[in-house]
Amino acid sequence: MKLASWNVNSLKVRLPQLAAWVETAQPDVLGLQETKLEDEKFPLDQIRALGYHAVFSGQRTYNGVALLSKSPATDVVNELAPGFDPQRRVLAATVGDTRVVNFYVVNGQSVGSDKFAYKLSWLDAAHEFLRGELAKHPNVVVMGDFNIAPEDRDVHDPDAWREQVLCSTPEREALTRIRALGFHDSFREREAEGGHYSWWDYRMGAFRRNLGLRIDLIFVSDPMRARVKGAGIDRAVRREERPSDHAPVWTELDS
DNA sequence: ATGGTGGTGCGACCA
Repeated sequence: MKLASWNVNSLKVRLPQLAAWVETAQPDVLGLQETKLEDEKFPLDQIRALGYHAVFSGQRTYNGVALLSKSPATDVVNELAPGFDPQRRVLAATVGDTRVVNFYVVNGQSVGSDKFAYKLSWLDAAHEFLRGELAKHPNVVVMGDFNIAPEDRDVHDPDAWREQVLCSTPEREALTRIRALGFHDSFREREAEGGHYSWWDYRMGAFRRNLGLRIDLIFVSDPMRARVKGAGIDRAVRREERPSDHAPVWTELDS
């Protein structure tokens, strides 16, 4: 089973690239973030034509998540807790014997800002949400744009990013608490080296210079850990014309 | 020089 996550930064703009990538990559499950589309405008016909079912939770201009899957998704949930957050950042659903959680984690703008406080409280709520998911399902995958680089080896210039947003200690500790529930970074099950990134700023020729961060992550729960047989980042997609600022990340599981 | 790019949607805002 192949699982993938991609922050598309506007599904409307990226639909042709999505179609091309899905055609070759053929993920069984694909979590999208920053679709930036109201549900009435979700391109369901085009997604179905690619051979996928889709569930989605969108809003205008900002945020928005979707979950594409070759087999249908059931028991769909689109918030961390009832009424917790009007922003559409969460989609959880069951696909086969796997509970899939797709997150678009709050960016946080800058350490100490109001948005940063919102990010930390959002991550607390995500922690509680995932505790509940694990209580109900043994096989849980948590994927998405976490807007956190877990470790210095996920950062092109750790000293420049030291205690900056996306890399700060409070964010990393929040992620560590989530991981301590019993999740494993599937990419790190297969690759120990640094220099692998999933996001590059549009500005300053960051992609060309490989000034990136690995902030798009796929976690698997304890019972799934030994099944991780491959993981990667399709950075070629970032090289295309009019790309998202994120590349798709994927994990392959046995059976 | 707090610059630079891109998406949304037409002026900021968010990332």
